[in-house]
Amino acid sequence: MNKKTTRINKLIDILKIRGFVSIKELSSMLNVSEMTIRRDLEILKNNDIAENIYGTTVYNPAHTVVKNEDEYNLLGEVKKKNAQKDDIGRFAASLVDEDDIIIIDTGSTTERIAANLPTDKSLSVLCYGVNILMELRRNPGVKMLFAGGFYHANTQMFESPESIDFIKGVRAQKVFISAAGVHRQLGVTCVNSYEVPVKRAILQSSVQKILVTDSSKFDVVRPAFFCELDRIDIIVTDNALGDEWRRLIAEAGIKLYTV
Amino acid sequence: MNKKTTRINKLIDILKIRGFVSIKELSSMLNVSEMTIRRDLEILKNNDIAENIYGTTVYNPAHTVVKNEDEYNLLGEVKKKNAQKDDIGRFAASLVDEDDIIIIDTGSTTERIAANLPTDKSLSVLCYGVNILMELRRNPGVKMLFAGGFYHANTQMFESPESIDFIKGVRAQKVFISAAGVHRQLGVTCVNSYEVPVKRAILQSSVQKILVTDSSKFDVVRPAFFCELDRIDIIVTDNALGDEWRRLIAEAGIKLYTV
DNA sequence: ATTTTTATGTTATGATAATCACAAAATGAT
DNA sequence: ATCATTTTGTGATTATCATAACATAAAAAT
Repeated sequence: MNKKTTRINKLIDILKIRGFVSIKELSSMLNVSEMTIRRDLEILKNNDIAENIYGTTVYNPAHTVVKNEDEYNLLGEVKKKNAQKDDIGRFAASLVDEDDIIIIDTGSTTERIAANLPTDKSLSVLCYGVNILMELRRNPGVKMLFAGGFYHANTQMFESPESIDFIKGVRAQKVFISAAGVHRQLGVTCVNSYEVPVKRAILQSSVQKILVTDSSKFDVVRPAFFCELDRIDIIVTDNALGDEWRRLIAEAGIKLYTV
Repeated sequence: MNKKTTRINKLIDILKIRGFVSIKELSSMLNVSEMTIRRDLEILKNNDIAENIYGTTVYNPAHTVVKNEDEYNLLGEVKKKNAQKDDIGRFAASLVDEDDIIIIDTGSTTERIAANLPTDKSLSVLCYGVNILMELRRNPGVKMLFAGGFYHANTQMFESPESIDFIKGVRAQKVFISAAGVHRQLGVTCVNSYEVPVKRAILQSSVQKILVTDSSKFDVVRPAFFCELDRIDIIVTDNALGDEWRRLIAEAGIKLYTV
């Protein structure tokens, strides 16, 4: 992975959280010259992620570029997949009803759910990811519940045994769960083992289990198994999903939405 | 109605819509000098409605100040107190050592501790306030622990029974605790009863108990009692503290720092 | 291994913004 | 109306930012 990409990713993360940051600060945070930051921001500007006004850089909360497999790739042309994730997120968000209690898992796609949540509805949302929390804070209609613990930088989530207890004490209409792999025999998987108890707890606490993931995750197996496919009620993914999967999903009695 | 109040209300409305505006533009829109706008923004800043970085003013979508009776009324003497709070926060932050594990309570003063924490030291920090979390995330040397739960907008904190368990499982060198009232006979108090179990838990989990509060809170009694004064090891406050309190604190064997 | 391309840092220069002190104007109370 | 207080404006000073041109370093390609 090249240095520039890594830096730009950090830059976006910082902007997402803070909303607006001065170039000077970004420069010292990322240990590069201000000139480099300016050049990076030029790229973000072209991708509609941030706007640079005299003195400060402002993050655009409505941006459609989505993190893909742990990293943004703005230099290549993988923007298509990012648009897909935003579409998936927007659609999933539309499944939410007035006064719903929902749980939002970690991940880049689920982040787009949080960002696209209706602002005119009264909602309760449980989450444990910092990126999700930041998106939710923009939404005045949301009553927030947050499961804390120890911070894991790679997934931007908090987690602890007490958190699991907290989640188990919550009841929700819908859970939006993410996955790094979906396999016919081997079930639904994620990357880190610490995610497993959390994912199992949120599945247990919700009436409707909605899996949100782009089509590239199908047929993929990841190290940490957290549930069988048939526990899922609804899948939201993009329309690049193959026919055999569509049949398989229908046979399993799962409602499928492709966007 | 006051001219100034009207202008500030218009200003907030403009910011709400645009998100970020330059002072120059605001000045011409409202037909007053830039200096006046700057002074108005000083007030908004103290009320967490907007932040002014070199060049532009950014609206804070998560601001907690609510319009009442059709307009904002922000004209207190918040300004003076704010500088004091930052001084207290900066001093308290200087008490932190390399590799310390610290707990930071909610509050505007404790937020200033988080903001002034050294960036060159490796630290672990436990908190449960969103404002504190935002400040900590700027600091790359900080390992974060977060106690979640249900969100309380008035204190910007999360809280739940499972959180208390989580806190009880943590051990720290220092806790920085805030208070809304400190009274000779009636002890240390806060406003909301839900804060009490949290405050008691963080006191229990720390070696050193450091009370940070401005001098206006002394002789004040608030509804929710959480500990006797003599449980405190160190008090950090401003130098407006009266002589009888200095004597009292000394007699109680508490180390006092006034800034 | 050498060339070419790309990425980053440095410097200088002009533009813009922030700050301060003081003056002017508006407001409010007696 | 008069005086005190608050609010606003002005200009000079200082600090910060943007841009471009150039130099250097690192990667990629041949």
